Amino acid sequence: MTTRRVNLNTESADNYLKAVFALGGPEEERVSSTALADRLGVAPASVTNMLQKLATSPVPFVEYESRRGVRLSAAGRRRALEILRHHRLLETFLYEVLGYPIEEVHDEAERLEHFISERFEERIDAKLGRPKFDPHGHCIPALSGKMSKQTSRPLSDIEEDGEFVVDSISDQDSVLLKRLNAHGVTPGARLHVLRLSQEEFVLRAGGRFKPLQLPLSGAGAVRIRPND
Amino acid sequence: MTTRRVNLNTESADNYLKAVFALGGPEEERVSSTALADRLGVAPASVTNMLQKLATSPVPFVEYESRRGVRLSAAGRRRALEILRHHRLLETFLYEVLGYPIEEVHDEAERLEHFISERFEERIDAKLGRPKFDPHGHCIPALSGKMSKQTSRPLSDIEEDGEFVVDSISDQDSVLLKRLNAHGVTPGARLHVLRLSQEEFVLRAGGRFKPLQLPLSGAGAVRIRPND
DNA sequence: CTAACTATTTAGGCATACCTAATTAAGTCC
DNA sequence: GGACTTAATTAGGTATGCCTAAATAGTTAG
Repeated sequence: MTTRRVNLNTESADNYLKAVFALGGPEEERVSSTALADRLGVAPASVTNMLQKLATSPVPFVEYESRRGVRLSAAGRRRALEILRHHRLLETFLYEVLGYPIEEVHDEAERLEHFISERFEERIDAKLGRPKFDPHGHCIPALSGKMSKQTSRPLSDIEEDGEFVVDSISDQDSVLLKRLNAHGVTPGARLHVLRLSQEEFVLRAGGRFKPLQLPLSGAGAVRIRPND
Repeated sequence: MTTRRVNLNTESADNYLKAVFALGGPEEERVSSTALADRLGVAPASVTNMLQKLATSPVPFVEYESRRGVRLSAAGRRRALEILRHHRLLETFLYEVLGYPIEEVHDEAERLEHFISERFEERIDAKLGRPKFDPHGHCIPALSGKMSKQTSRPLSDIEEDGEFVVDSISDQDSVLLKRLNAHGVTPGARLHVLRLSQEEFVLRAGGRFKPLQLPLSGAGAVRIRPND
């Protein structure tokens, strides 16, 4: 009985690999099925199923031990970074070249990232002047797959008031993103941070912007680095 | 027994509608299952199956009588033109903005046309200055779905030698397209046409281009109009 | 140490969009 | 007008990627 050869160059497989990459964090820790199911909006059983395929393909995309979570193999990591590169180049392109509002780039890039060719990738990269960061401040993986380490930390970690520089902003919540943008909270902006309470922050991005009160959940979406 | 509600906003359905539109011609004649199967590269049985779905959906996309062929309904025509608009705007965009070689725009556009949003469509249209023609000389349908009639005729129809202007070139065969391009056979170019024989043509696009000998099949890909 | 809880996997289904093989309808040829 | 031929349809099957429900493993609590 030969195992049937399955095609894993699919949008769906891409999304699983992206999710494992995102949830594994910089340490590439093992990720649980439930966490993946949550993030992908599918049933846990569907996750198990896909992980088994990804793990047993001729070139495995994940290392997977039953009930012990998954992490990416070298091939899986390569693929995840390629898609991430597509995503971030597309976001930059939509923002810079097509004048998209910042809060709309994510969804469009999320769809298109699976379908653009290498030529398309190369052409927009060239057109944009080989950018290193997308409009949310996230680093764009190089073609080689190399990606620089993050030295920033989440705003939600800040205990003491102070001045910081906005490093990056999550693109997951477009409503929040729009609000942050309207208050001048954009990558590179200088930020006065007041920790009102355990649950509440106040941000000020300078004279021309109104201060913004932000709950802890929102503060998790903003990453900052020291002022100088 | 209620008929199951099926979702027909799929890439596959799009492709069937496009094919019916293309094969139906300007007169929107009925198209046979076999012709569709050929063009789409699927088995005739698959065509029958999809046509039945397209015909019986709450808003039908085709008029279909068993064994008598199909044509588009108003809704189907609208959809086909929308996709065609996407396709041709994308081709123009890839060519003008991203500097694609002419023979590569088709395949990329063919993939992306199904996934771009209305915003994307609007932004590239604006960026390009609301173009009326794509780089192959094909007219881009307006947002309203209106499309001007073709007054050109295929080069293969020409019996007598003469001077003509290139109207448009089919984007179906990229190898041919590249060759035509290399010999200066591009939309708007002035063309000396010699009919060597029933099967062979010779084209000359002016001093700086070498003459090109073309078989009847290749001549079918070029549409021309009178010189002045 | 066993009961209970929770995470995960297995088993069995469904929809989409294909396929092949078998059947039926329609058109043509004496 | 019956026999052929060809086009088109029906019937039944496959792979993908999802689902729910049931079973199982691992973990925690008394």
